[in-house]
Amino acid sequence: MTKKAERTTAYIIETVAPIFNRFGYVGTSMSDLTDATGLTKGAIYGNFENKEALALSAFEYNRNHLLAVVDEKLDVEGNAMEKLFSLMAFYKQYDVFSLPLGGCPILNVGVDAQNNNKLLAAAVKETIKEIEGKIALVLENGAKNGEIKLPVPPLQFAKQLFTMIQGAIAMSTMTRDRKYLINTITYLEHLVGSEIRK
Amino acid sequence: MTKKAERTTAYIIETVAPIFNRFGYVGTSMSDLTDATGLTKGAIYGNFENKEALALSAFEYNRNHLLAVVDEKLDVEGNAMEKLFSLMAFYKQYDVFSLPLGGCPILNVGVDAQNNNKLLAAAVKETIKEIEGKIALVLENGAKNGEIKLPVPPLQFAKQLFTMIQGAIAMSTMTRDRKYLINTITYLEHLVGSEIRK
DNA sequence: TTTGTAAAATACCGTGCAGTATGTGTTTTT
DNA sequence: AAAAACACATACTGCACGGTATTTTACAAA
Repeated sequence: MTKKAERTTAYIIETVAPIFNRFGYVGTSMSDLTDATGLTKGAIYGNFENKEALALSAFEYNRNHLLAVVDEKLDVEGNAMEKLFSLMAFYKQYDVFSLPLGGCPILNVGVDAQNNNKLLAAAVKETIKEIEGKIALVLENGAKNGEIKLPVPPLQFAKQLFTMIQGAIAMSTMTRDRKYLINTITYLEHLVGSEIRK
Repeated sequence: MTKKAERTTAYIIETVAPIFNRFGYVGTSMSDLTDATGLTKGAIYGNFENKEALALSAFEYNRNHLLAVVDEKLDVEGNAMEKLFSLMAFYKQYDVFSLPLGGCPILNVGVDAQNNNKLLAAAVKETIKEIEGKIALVLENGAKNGEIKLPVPPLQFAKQLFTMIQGAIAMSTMTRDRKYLINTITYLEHLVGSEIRK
């Protein structure tokens, strides 16, 4: 059986992750977190050094969740093109996925922490790199197997694809209109299909 | 000669606009603003009802600046395609433009205020609509004059174009890498050139 | 130059903040 | 089951926050 503190630590992270993601690092107060968890400050500060360490753990929790799903979508049976479409299908519904997380962790934390918290900003940067790398790997293998033919290097293609997806996320977040996700990513499907020749 | 208070009001807005944009609504304290302006709280609260009203004025100041430049770029001599390329050339250097503003006001305020300030969030939404409308108007006129032929309605094309531009802004902001702007918008130029047939 | 007014400075609320020292109850170990 | 270690609650710092009442200063009209 896991130790008590470990379970409490996990419970705190799960509970506060969407709050930090929604209201941002400075916008979230310790009392918000005690309210949400039903715990006291003594409990929280017993498990985390300070607010910053807790916020970082919360982001990492969201990030791992997101990366796990991206992995899952890119690991579907099929060729590179099918894997890409699987990922795009996921992002078409990204508003549904990210709602319980309190929004897109990359966008929210990436913008919020930019000028408020260097640790968080660096963690976001790293996460972006990881996702781009995962997409690039699929492209690279697909090219190696002769399934697809790319007009530019795999990583560059991955970066531009992810940039456009992230644009759709940003716009649908700011306007609260999911059509940005649907329309833009539908277009990206068409685009990817035509840019990647066999 | 303008009244003293009017000049002070204008001075305050100019000075605090980049601060609010950089650090966000909750991340900016009144003492940050008194430090930056060299004025006291008495002066600021004599000219603005409260922090929220000041933040809103500050966003509107940045927004007007941005909209003025967008207008300027879309009003260049030439046909619709040349106007679009003029706008895209501007966005390729958007990091340089937005640096003195403290970042992209749409992205920063749009994400920051989403869950912290409804007034600001609504103002961002409105600004997005305006820019999309301006782009759509150029497309519509170009189509009417027979200069271009669109695969989708003007507003939808404008929305998708702006979504991708905003994606490039978001990515270059979060990673602090201007290559996202340059590469993505260079690709958009190619894309627009091929999607819009004559 | 005096006088009335407008604008900014000063000094001060009450509150909520992150963080901590200490107490108490609860697990875990022996 | 007792002892030791641990985990959480309580109660309390000191400080910075947004905002305001009041005083002083700067300006403009006479």
